[in-house]
Amino acid sequence: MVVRLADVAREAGVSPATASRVLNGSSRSPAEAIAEKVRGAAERLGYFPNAQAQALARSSAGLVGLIVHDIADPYFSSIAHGVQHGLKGSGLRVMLSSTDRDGETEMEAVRAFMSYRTEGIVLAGSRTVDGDEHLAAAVETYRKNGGRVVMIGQPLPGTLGLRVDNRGSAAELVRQLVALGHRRFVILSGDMNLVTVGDRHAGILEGLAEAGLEPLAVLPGIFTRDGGLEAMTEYLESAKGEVARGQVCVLAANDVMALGALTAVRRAGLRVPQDVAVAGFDDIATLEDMVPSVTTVRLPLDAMGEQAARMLLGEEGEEAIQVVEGEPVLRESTAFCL
Amino acid sequence: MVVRLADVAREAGVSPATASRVLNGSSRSPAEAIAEKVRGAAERLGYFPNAQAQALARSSAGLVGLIVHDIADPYFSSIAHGVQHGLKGSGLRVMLSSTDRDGETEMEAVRAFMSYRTEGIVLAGSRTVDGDEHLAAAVETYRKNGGRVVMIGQPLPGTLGLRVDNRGSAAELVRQLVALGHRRFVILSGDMNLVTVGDRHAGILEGLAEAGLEPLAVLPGIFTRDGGLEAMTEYLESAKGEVARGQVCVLAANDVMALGALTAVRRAGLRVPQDVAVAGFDDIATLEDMVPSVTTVRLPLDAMGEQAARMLLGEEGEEAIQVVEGEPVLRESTAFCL
DNA sequence: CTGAAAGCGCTTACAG
DNA sequence: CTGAAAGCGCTTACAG
Repeated sequence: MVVRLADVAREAGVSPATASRVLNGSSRSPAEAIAEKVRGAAERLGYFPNAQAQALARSSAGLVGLIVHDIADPYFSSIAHGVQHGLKGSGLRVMLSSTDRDGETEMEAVRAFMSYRTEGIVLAGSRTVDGDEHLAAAVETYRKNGGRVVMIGQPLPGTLGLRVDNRGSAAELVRQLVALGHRRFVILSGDMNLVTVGDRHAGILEGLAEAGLEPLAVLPGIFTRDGGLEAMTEYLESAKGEVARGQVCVLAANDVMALGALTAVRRAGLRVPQDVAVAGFDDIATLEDMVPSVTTVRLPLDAMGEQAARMLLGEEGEEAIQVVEGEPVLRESTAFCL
Repeated sequence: MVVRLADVAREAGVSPATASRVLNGSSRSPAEAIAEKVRGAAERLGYFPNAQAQALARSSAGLVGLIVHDIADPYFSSIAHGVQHGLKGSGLRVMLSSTDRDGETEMEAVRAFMSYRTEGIVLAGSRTVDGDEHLAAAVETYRKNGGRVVMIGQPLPGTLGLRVDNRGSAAELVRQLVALGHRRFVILSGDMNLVTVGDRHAGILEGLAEAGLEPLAVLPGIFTRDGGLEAMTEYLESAKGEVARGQVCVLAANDVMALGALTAVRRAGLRVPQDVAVAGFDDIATLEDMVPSVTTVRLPLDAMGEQAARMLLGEEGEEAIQVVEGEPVLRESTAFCL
């Protein structure tokens, strides 16, 4: 029912080998007269090469895998956009897996990408403090079978990737906020099992320590908008006195948590930034349209995705790991108010 | 170098056929004793089935294609998340193409998905008024070759899909705003070549006409945040008198344009909603954290993606086309002020 | 229940 | 330059 190369060859009166060379081969191209006949036949019959058969014959599938924690999260969708863009023109197609932060699903994705003989995998999203041995093993197997792995966040040993300097960037953010006059900080942490969260946390503490400060409170939370909302709501309930004593500056583990926190502050009838200042991390797209605009640490997410793609293609020189520095962007949400 | 089924069979002392039946086959399972040996051998050797070879032999690749205009746009990333979720457990993997709204890239994606023998394609994003013949032809070819096509937005004839009632929903939004007291509307349109934009526009006009109203102005623009920002900035420049005369209500073609418009209004030193009220369309995630919160028409994006996936799997009954009604959500940004 | 063999649709040395 | 043939790694009727 589907048109095969053999059909095209017969229609054009040539061998399958010749048809293959005209249509999909690269180097030795047959005589133009014949080539024309083949192309005509392919066109007439509506021929589409079977990529699976090609992959099998060439032992190369023309596929790359992309694994993200949550494609609906602007952090990851920006990276995905960059990856897609960086792959443009390479002839490679992307297989996507959005894992909802489930380790088992992530492993399944690696296994599937292994089965599909993808040329490489871009793996975006924080590693966990404890449970990565299985992933590391799967990645290792994948690499041994010739696949390239590019990780965004914290590259595992032996892989290529972009290491985000979460700790240093967080410390720098704190330095700038301290320079502004802030002294009373509250840390709104995400799941401390995520390395990213731990690093940002450590950086904040480091920045505070440099100024001889300690946080007023450390709020655990989930790494989502709702997580930020809940943790902040709870804090504002239980620490009314603290907040009444003067402006507090909340440092959220990422932007979506910061957005949740902002809403919590407002629902509590408090003002941003006069009563509670808020800063996030990542610089997701909608942040600049917020009122007040929200302080954050800018990560060039789209460019990071694009660079990851280039690393996968082997276009990035010899550096196996590149470090990405976040850039603090101070906006209205952390204006210092006496 | 890579372990093949034949290697596993030899190691286990059985035929490849038997190994295949144990590892990947479904119905006739060999004796447990043998099965165990095969599984053990596979484990020891680190066997991963070659999905391409399986696809070729089974003539079924276990793949579905997902085409979106821009994966970084929250509208599409939410849909993508839903699709991914809806496919969970089906054993199908998704190939992603984010086309940046380029018709040629979209076509390429359809062709590639045809070559990869995907079982079906989910195609999200507005059709254009004129230039869809090529896409329609490609989709038709794909369908003739046995592929299922599910479209989100405006399904093409013969395809499955979700038709968003942009016109009806926009009209309903206007009715509710008129009921609130608004009379002075400005339409912030996107690219009128997009069917979605045209439909929303028509719905707005319809709603206005019912109240005997006409828009003060119709602003063309690009279907992005920056498009909204620019168009609105320009309008506020050129129509100072109009705005000074009393509250104006801006109806944007989608939420990201509305966000851009909001920022333009503020940069012009005007207040939302007192001077300029703003409404969007879609209800993307960050909208509810805005201050003031932003009026919009809610589309259940995640659920739509999930439903599209189910339609692709054939789990959705006989309705080829389902209509999605948007639900107006009135929030602070369109409070009526005398 | 198990295996030998053909076949899935291409590509690519190898001859001619 | 062109073609016959083997091979890519599986699956699956068909025999036994």
